[in-house]
Amino acid sequence: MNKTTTQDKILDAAEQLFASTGFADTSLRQITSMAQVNLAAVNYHFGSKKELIQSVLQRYLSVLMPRLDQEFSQLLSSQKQNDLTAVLSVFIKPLLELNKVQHHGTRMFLQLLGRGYTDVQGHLRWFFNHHYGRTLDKFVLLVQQACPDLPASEIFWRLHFSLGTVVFTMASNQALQEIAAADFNENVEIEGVIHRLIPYLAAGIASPLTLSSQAH
Amino acid sequence: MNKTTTQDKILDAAEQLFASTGFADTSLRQITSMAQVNLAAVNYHFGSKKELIQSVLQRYLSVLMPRLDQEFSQLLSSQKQNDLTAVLSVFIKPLLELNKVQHHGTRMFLQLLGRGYTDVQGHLRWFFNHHYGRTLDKFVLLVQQACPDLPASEIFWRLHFSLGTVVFTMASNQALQEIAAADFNENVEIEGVIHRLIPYLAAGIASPLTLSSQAH
DNA sequence: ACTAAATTAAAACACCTGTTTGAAATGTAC
DNA sequence: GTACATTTCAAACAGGTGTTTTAATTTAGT
Repeated sequence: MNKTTTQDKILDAAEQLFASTGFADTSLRQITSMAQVNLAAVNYHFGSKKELIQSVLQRYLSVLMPRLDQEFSQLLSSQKQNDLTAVLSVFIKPLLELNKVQHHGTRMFLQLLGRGYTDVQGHLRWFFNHHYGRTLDKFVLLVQQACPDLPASEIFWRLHFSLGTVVFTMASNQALQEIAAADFNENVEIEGVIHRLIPYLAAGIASPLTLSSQAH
Repeated sequence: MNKTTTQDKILDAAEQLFASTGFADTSLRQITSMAQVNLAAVNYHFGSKKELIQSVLQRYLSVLMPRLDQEFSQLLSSQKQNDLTAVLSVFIKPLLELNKVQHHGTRMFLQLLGRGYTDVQGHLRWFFNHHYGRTLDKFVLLVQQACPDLPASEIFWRLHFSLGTVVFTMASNQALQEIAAADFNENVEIEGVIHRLIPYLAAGIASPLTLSSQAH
C-alpha cells in the first residue's frame, strides 16, 4: 500500500507553496486544495498555521542539524588547526543529503530557510534557537578558532553578513538560476551555487581588519 | 505656516511602518491612523497601496540615484585603475546624505530597501530596473574593471551574494545593532555598519577563483 | 460672494484570511 | 456486529484587507 497520509500530503504541498510564495502569502486554502484534502485538516492535524510552518521546517531540521552537530563536534575535538574553508565545507554533505528526505529536498529546504528569515516570523527565530542553539554555538566557536586574529564582535558582524548572503541567495535562488541560464548560458544546480558561495564567504569572513572598519 | 500636507503625513507614517513591519504586514489602516488622516486619503492621493510603496521609495531614490550615477560616470571616465574598495566606497557619501531628506533617512531608506527585496514585491524589482537600470549597469562595469580576472558570470553571482548581505543586514539592522550593543557593548551607527560592510564585500567579490568554484 | 474644483470624511463593498463547529463517514477493538 | 475513537467534510464564523462610493467640507479663482 504505502499510501501517503493526510499529514504528509499537507506537508508536501505546504513546503512547495511556502518555498515559492513565502509563508505569509500562502493561504491554507491554497495548501489544502493542492494537497487535495479538506481545509479543516490543517487545524485538525497541526493545530494552526504557525505550527504547520514549524512542522514543515522540522522535517528537514531534525535530519540536518544532528548531522551538522556531529561534524562540528568532530572538528572541534580534532586538535588540528581548521581553516575557514574546511569549517564552511562541513555544510555541504549534510545539506545535499536532504535530497534523500524529499525529491528536491536540498533546494526546497534552503529556499524555506531563506523564507524563514526574510519573512520575519518571530516564532521561527525562537523555534530555531530553542532547538538548535547549541549546535550553532559550536559552529561559531569553530569560526573563531579559524580566525584567531578577529575580535568576537567582528566575527559576529561578518557571520551575519554571511547569513544574509546565504539566506538571500537561497530565497531568490530560482530567479537567480533563471537569469544565469538566460544571460550566461550556464546551468547551475544548487550544488554549484553552494560551491560558489563557500570561497566567497570564506574570503569575506577572513578578510583582514582595515583602518576604516576599526575606526567605527 | 509650512504645514505638512496630507500626502507627506502619509509618506512619513508609511515609511516608518514599512521599515519596521514590512510592506505586506502593514495595513493602510495602520498608516492612516498613525498619519491621522482618513483611510480613503491613500487611494485618493496615491491611487493604490502599490503606488504608495513606490512613492515612499521614490522619495529617496530620486535623490540617491542621480548622485550615484554621477559618481559612477566620473569614476568611469577617469582613466586610472579603480580598485574595488574605491568603487564600493562611492556609495558611502550619497547614502549618508539621505539624512538630509529625512531625520533618520539613511537608516530608514536602507531598511526599506531591504524590505523591498525580501518581501518579494515583484513590482518593486521592475520599478527599480525600469528607472535606474542604466545607473546599475555603470556600477557593474566598474566592478568588472576592478576585477579583470573574473568572468562576467562569476561577477554576476558574487554581486548577488553581496546584494544579499546588504539587503539582509539592512532589513534586520535594528535587531543586529541591539544584539551588538547587548553582547559586545558596542554602539554602532548605520555609518559604522557600512564601514564594516565594505571590506567584507570587497574581499568576497575579489576572492580568487578556486578549483571547486570553477568545477561547477 | 459665488462658483467650481480639490480635498476630506464615514460608510459600505467585495473579498480573503485562519479557525471552529457539528454532523457524516471511516477505521478499530472486542 | 456493535460500540468507540479517529478522521473527514461542508458550512459558518469572526475579523481583517484594499478599494469604492457618496456626501460633506474646504480651498481657490473670478
